[in-house]
Amino acid sequence: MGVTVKDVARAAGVSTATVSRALRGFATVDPETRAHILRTAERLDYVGSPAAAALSTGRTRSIGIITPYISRWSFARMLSGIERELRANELDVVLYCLGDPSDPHPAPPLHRLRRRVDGFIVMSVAAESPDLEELFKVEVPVSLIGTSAPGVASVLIDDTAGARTATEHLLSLGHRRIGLIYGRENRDPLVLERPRYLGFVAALEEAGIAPDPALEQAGHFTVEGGEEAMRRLLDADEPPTAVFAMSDEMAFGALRALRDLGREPGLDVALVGFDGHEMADVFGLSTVSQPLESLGSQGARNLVAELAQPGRPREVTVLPTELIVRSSSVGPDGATPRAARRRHGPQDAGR
Amino acid sequence: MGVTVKDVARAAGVSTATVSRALRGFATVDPETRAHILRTAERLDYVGSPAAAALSTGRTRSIGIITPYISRWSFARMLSGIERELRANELDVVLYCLGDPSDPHPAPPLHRLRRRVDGFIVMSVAAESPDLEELFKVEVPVSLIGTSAPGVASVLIDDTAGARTATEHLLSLGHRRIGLIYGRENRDPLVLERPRYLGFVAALEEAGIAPDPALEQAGHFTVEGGEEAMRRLLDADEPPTAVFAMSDEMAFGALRALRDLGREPGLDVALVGFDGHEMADVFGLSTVSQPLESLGSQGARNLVAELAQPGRPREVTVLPTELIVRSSSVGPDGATPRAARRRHGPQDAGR
DNA sequence: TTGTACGCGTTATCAG
DNA sequence: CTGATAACGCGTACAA
Repeated sequence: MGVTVKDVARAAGVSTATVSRALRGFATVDPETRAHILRTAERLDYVGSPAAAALSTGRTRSIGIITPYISRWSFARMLSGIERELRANELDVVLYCLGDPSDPHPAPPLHRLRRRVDGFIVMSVAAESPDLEELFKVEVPVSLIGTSAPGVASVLIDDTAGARTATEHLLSLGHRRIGLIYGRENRDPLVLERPRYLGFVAALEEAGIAPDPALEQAGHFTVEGGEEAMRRLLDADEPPTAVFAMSDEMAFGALRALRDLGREPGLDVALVGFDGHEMADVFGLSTVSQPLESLGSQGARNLVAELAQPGRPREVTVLPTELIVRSSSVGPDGATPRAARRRHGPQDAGR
Repeated sequence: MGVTVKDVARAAGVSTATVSRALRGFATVDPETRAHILRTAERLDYVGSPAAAALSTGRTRSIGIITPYISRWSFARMLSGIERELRANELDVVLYCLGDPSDPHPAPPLHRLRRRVDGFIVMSVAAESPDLEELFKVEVPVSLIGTSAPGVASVLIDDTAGARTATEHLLSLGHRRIGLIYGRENRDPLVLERPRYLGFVAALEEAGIAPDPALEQAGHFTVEGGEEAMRRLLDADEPPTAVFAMSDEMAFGALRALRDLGREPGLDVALVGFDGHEMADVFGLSTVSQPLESLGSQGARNLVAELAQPGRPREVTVLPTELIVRSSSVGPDGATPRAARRRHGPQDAGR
């Protein structure tokens, strides 16, 4: 179909072995010969066949990305970071989208994919998930983002600490009835839900407040879901005076519910989201911001390192989150200045 | 490294050729032998090598996606639609992100990629772009989304009609000074900018209004950019009473500028965006909505069809847009009901 | 219906 | 430093 090493070898008057060596920059090739071969290859417009190379070496120079979502804001941002980093390392990106973990879906054909890629980057999928069952059976480089598992490289944020900080912020404003908008019904929650829930509860209990199931509503990580959750919360006999939403997208929906009901965010009901969505500022939404691109690129770097040096010690990196206080929690004229920020990094993650 | 056809053949007591035929469901295999082979393969946990198959057949069963962005909302949505459709056809997705066309960047190594995939889906990149130069030199199946080129399958919306409809809507509300927030400086604009601009100007001129360069500001397709553009517009000697923004993300920024300046959207300044962003409703933003997932999946289907039947007539599909009127253009108590909608599909695209 | 044997384009080994 | 040659794992004429 195309021009092959053989053609280049013939045209350059050398063997295919030498062509291969020259093209891959081996030091054991006479500089003059190499130059000649390079020119010949260029002239013939030679392009190597990745399939043949893969068959011969066993390496594909591409990486599989396993993710539950592509278009959710936070996932798209992480994907972007991953793609940039892998491309910089001349690795191709093979995308595999699982779909919502709570929805019924066929298990991903990881055995098939496994032969297509040199390693996997897995985003926010619990290591114990049946989706990944096959993955850990085989010997294959894996880098985790947003989760961790024993003996596997991973990069994540301290979800528990982030949620705790958000809740403590609401408590410090004097709120005692604090509602929660979480994601999915409990069946098979996204991996980030549990730690965020634990942080929320821990902050409450430290303040001597018992968690109240009536104040917890599912928002399905969508704008609409968040809106409905907020309506249900406000419909209660004793509605909360403050709400923590596990994602900014749900918090946006909650804001809409507040607006439609004529309540002023930060005055009538305080609200804090999670993610650091680029539009949170537009809404004046307080949020726990996380470094999404960095999560992606660091996760990619972990895999690249593992590929270069298999069996090296696996790193677990915890990236810092940051509470950004805006008018949705302190009101337009809140005593806390708009720019008030409290950092929450790995250094005090254990608090 | 792994178990191969040879192993299966030996274990099943047949030849590798028969194994290959059985595994791929050829009719010319005795049902009993096939069942036996399938069981043996299952038992040995056999997985075919895509590299070997690709080398042998010349087909890779994967598709390259060329896109300027991953995490911009509209692109992420289209990507999602593409991925779902390709996966349903058992094609793998290889993602290649170009980066902003206006920023300096190296040309994509399409010659290299070309051997990795069976075809390309190109999103919102002008066919004349130097980035694609190599692509059209080679004989390779291509499906375009958001652009079109002679003799190439493509799916897009009528950007001109969409922009015209938005502008006509503002004109019909009585506005005469209408501002524009476009994307990038003119050097190497995104492919969608030109037709949207033409639609904007056409509507103005039909109403007897000459376009005023002072009323056109770049917003770089970001929230921040949109905010700054709106500030510049309002700083003018004769500020516009209405503004059309080429993307919802820029419109959100514009809304923030209005809020910060104490102007009421829809009352003081009317605003219409473009995309149908999921958060437009939260903001009460009027917008020209486009079916992003459908653009993606239809683009994927076009490529699949081309792969199945090379040289078949290439389709150009124009999907409808829809003007959704909200309070940002008619005010909170606008005469136009909130749900007012006007469709703008292929049928009246020429209007 | 099944088996034999060759080709796909590289890389790696080993001898020169 | 270079060349011949054997893998790599699968698909497929062709023969049986």
